[in-house]
Formats: sequence, structure tokens, C-alpha cells
Amino acid sequence: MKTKGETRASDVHTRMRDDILSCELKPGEKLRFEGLKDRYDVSFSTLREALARLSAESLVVSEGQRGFVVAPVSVADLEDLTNARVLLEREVLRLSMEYGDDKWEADILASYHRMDRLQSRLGAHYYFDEEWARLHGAFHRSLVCACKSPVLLDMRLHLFDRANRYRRMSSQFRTKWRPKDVEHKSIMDAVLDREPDALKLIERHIRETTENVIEFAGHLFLQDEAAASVA
Amino acid sequence: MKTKGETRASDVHTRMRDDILSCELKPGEKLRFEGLKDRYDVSFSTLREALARLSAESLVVSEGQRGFVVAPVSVADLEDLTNARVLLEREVLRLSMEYGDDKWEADILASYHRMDRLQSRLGAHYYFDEEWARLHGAFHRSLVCACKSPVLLDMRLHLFDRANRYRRMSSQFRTKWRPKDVEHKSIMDAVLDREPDALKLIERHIRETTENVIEFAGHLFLQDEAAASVA
DNA sequence: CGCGCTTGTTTTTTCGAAATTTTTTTAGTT
DNA sequence: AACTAAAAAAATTTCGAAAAAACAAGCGCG
Repeated sequence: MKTKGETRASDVHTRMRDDILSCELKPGEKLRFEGLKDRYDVSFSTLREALARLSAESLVVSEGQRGFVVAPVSVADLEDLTNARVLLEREVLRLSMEYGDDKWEADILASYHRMDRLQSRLGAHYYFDEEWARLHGAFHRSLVCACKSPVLLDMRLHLFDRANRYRRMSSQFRTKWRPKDVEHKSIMDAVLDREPDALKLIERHIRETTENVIEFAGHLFLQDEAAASVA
Repeated sequence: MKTKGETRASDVHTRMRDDILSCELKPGEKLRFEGLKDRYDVSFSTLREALARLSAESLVVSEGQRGFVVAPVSVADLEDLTNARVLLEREVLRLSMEYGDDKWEADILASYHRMDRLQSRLGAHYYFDEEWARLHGAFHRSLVCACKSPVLLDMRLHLFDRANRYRRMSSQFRTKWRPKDVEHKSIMDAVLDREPDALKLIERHIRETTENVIEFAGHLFLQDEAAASVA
């Protein structure tokens, strides 16, 4: 069941990436080779390659010849990330709405449907579900994937993932979530109708999520505000 | 003369990066380990780590277990890059003009002066000079570095470098350049005066450079248009 | 003649031991 | 006790040989 052209290093990179984004490897945690070798069952050099990749993605930071550390978190970083996301997301959405064709619209409806179905099946707890997070990501990607700009899409995905780490962190420390199912629906409708307001809706969606995360989990990563600014 | 905390891998990464940006390693070129081992005088694993970093920066692309290739170039990629740059550059400039203080203004004047002095010393050929390119980059950075957004600055620099590769490519294939010295001066003045028009000026500056590159060197990389879109 | 298979060659990828560097511990001096 | 310096321990970084995979050439067969 191994995808063609997949190398051990790229596999470790993916797994490690997942572990960081899902906070199984905690922000600020020191990454010691001996431990990682056990955990992922590969050699030094292979690990090192994976870490180099992650470091270029700013999910881990490399400290000279003093090893690697999981990228720290801070309110300032989350806010910075949020502003950058708003800028990019608005632009790729705007372009998508301009260029999008029938297939694009169909894909949006399809991925919304998948997300929505799982959401009703899971009830109030959907917010903590891994699979839902995947479908949620796919839905948002489908909205903007017609923008014809690989460069912007790449950066957008990058920021999306980093922000997702914060969302998941916060989800570990709360038990309920007031469902805003309608929000996604209204965003989709506005996008499909090419309403200019769609840009405002997506911006509000992003900012509200951030505010929510800070409200619930902000105190958890207030301490290392300073550390994150070196990234 | 080795900077503290610099590892062999990061050194190779930097050198290789320079070689790619300066087109000493040509776009699309296959990167064979045996050859690189000679060129940079390091071992397999160390090379591999540098390549992994570069690949995450999309300066090289990795082809499954078929090795690495210098990222190809294309008109489409350059145009995509240019649009993304305009978006980011306008934003960081806007923010810088809002937050910038006295020190920021002083730094701008200083780096403009350095660039301008070298420019007059070099005459019409300044455009081909490595050192001028560095000072030019520093000047543009100084304009925007007060924006208080590490995330945006990071992405901006990334795009700036990638676009610079195109500029340098084109400079290899022309002998003269109509100097537009006044342009930088007028941008600087507008920025320091907090004129909203500065955003338009910077946008035009970026787009004109791109048009110029395409006009002079576009035909050189028209062939691999398709290849670049996989990046 | 084209197509698939086997074999030999080249290139990439992985491994773990050895070298280097940082961190911790210990001992000595003021 | 506080502060340095030296030695030991621990961790990271590098290396090149060995394993694995891709590629190329030759061979047999329908």
C-alpha cells in the first residue's frame, strides 16, 4: 500500500508533520535523535533530512548545532498567521470566483456535502474529529483551487496547516463547541453566486476561528511569546 | 571565519542556493550526487539534507526516488510569482508605512545611499553586479521591514529571491539597461512621506521589471512552461 | 518487428559507526 | 560560597560503505 516514488525520508517527514500538527509532538519540545530513531524507526541521516524539510516549513526550528525543536507557539504568531491568511485567502477566493468553471462549482458542492454529512453523523463533537478536519480542509481548498496560481495556493496551504495546529491545540482543552454549520453553507452559497460579499464572509470566518482559539486556549501559550518571533 | 552555529549542511545549502539563484546551476538541470559531492566537497547525507531544504523552498524539485532537479523556469511561473509579489509587497509596505518609526526611516535613507553610491560608481553596468543586487535587495527590505509581520516578511523574501533568479537570467542575455535611477528615489520619497501612491509605485516597479525580463529573455524559457506547473 | 523479461550498470537512498560539538559534572582556586 | 577551568558525558553532525531502486542493454518469443 506504498505510493510509488515514496521514499523513507518523505514518509517520516509526513508522519512527523502530522504529529506536529496534531500536537502529539508539543510546541517547544526538544527533538532528540535517539528518541526519534525509536519512534519512527529510521537512521540518523534519514531523520535529519525530514527535520531539514520541516525546518524549511517552519514547523520545527533548528538551533545551530544544538539540534531541533518543535516550533513554539504564541498569541502573536497566531495573530500574524491570521492576518496573512486573510490576505491570501481573500485573494485566491477572488481569483477563483473570477476563473471558476462548472467543474469547480461541482467540486465545491461535493466536498461540502461530504463534510456536512460527516458533521451530522458526528453531532456536536465533529470539531475534534480527525477525519472531519481533513474534509473541512478539502472544502476550503475546493473553494479556492480555481485561482490559477500555484504560488499563492502553496503559501495558502502552508498557512492553513500552521493555523490548524492552533485550532487543534485549543480543541484539546474544551469539551463543547457551538456549531456554526450555517456559516460554511452561507460562504459556499455566496461563492457560487459570485457575490463580492463572499470575501468578507471568509475573512470573518477566519478571524472568528482565531478569536475563539485565543479565548479558549490563549493562556496556554502566552509564556513563549518571545520565542516564536525568532522563527 | 566560520559563523557560530553554522553546520556543514547549512553551508552547502547556502552555497547551492546562491548557485541556483545566480543560474550557475541551470534551471531543469539534473543534480547528480557524484558531481555535487565533488563540487561542494561533502558526503551524500549532507548533500541530501541541503537538497531537502532547497526542495521545501521550491528551488529544486524532487522526483520520487529519481533524484533532484533544479526548479524549471517558465513565463507562467514568473507571472504567477509577480502577481503574488505585488499582493505581498503592497501589504507589507502599507503596514510599514503605518508602523514605521524614525529608525526605520533612517535605515531606508542609509540603504538607499549605499545602493545609489555603488550605482554611480558602476555606471550603466550596475544591473549585472552581484554586490549591487545585494544592496538593491537590502534597500527593498528596508522599505518593508517595519511591518511587524514575520510571516509576511518571510514569504516576501522567498518570492523576492525566486523572482531575482529570473532577473539574473535575463541579465546574462543583454548588454545594456536603461537606467531608471529616479524610480527608486521616487519610491523612497513617497514611502517616507507616507503617500498612499507609494503602493502604486512599488507595484509598477515590480511589474515593469517582470515585463522587461520577459521581453528580453522570455523566449529562453518558453519551452518548459508545462514542467513548472507541477512545482 | 514489437513486446515483455532478464541481466548488468548507474544512481539514489539508507544505515550505523566515527568525528565534532555542546552540555554537564567535577575539581580547584580565590 | 562563587567563579573558572578541566574532564567526562551526552547529543548532534558527518562520513562512506552497503542496500535498494531506477535505468539501459541484450535476449527470446509470439
